[in-house]
Amino acid sequence: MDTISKITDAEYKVMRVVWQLQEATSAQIIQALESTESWDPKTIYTLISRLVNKGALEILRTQGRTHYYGAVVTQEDYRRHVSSSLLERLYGNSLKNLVACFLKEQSISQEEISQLRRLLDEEDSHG
Amino acid sequence: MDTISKITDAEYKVMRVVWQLQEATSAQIIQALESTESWDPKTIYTLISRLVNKGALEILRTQGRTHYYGAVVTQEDYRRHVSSSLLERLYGNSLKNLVACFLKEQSISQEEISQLRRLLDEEDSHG
DNA sequence: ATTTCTTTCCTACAATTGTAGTATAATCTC
DNA sequence: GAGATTATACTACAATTGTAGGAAAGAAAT
Repeated sequence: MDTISKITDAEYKVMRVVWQLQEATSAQIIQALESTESWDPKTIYTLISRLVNKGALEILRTQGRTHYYGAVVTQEDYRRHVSSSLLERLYGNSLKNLVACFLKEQSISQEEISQLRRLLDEEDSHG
Repeated sequence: MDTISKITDAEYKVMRVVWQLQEATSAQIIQALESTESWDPKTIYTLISRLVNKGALEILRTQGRTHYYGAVVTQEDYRRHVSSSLLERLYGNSLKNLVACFLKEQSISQEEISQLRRLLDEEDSHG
């Protein structure tokens, strides 16, 4: 619940790796982040450890001295939580207002607009 | 530019008041926040002062010892910035994915869906 | 004019966050 | 099995953030 709102930006990048791999050792996480972040492995150990303390990750099992970590918080839950609070904070809970904001600034392609319409049409017909 | 990403949660609440009032003295800001936040006036002075330092607010003029503050960053810019970075971070820049997420969890009313469709129809026809 | 109130400016301080160093102890290499 | 490596646990430390206290100086009240 409140675990989610306590995941910081840096920690989120670790979570993303675990979500993708389903379960991961710190070595795997370090390797996965190598290309995108220039973090010292020690930094990543710290982030993992904080995530375990916060209850966002858990140790699934241990082989020798190596832990296998798994996500407690799902990516869906995380997205939902973060998106909802943005919607509330900035748009008075109106998804329409958010979409309108993107439309107005033309940062969205015609293609994307069509896709969105199709999505809503579907939802409307058998939602 | 980067001013925006440095506005914190607490500071945002101050910005909202200034956006609404167009220009405001600290006394007005304090009064406006009285009902929703239980902040010591000193705290609000600090937030205002930090916002001025960050370049998010400016002193428009001074009457006696009282400053009149105005927003440098517009609410539109702020919304756009925050929304865009969420979209990028969580949804690979796909607005469709974000909307899909809200639809899936049913946190959005039928009414809202219809409004959204109308919005997109308009955009499609003469956008 | 003296006291009081208020607005600023500056300082403070604990918690969180990004970023890592140390110590320890378990494994792998030879 | 002794040394090199490495995963973990614990500690560190500066910057940011939430939250406010104190000093100074102008304005308002009497």
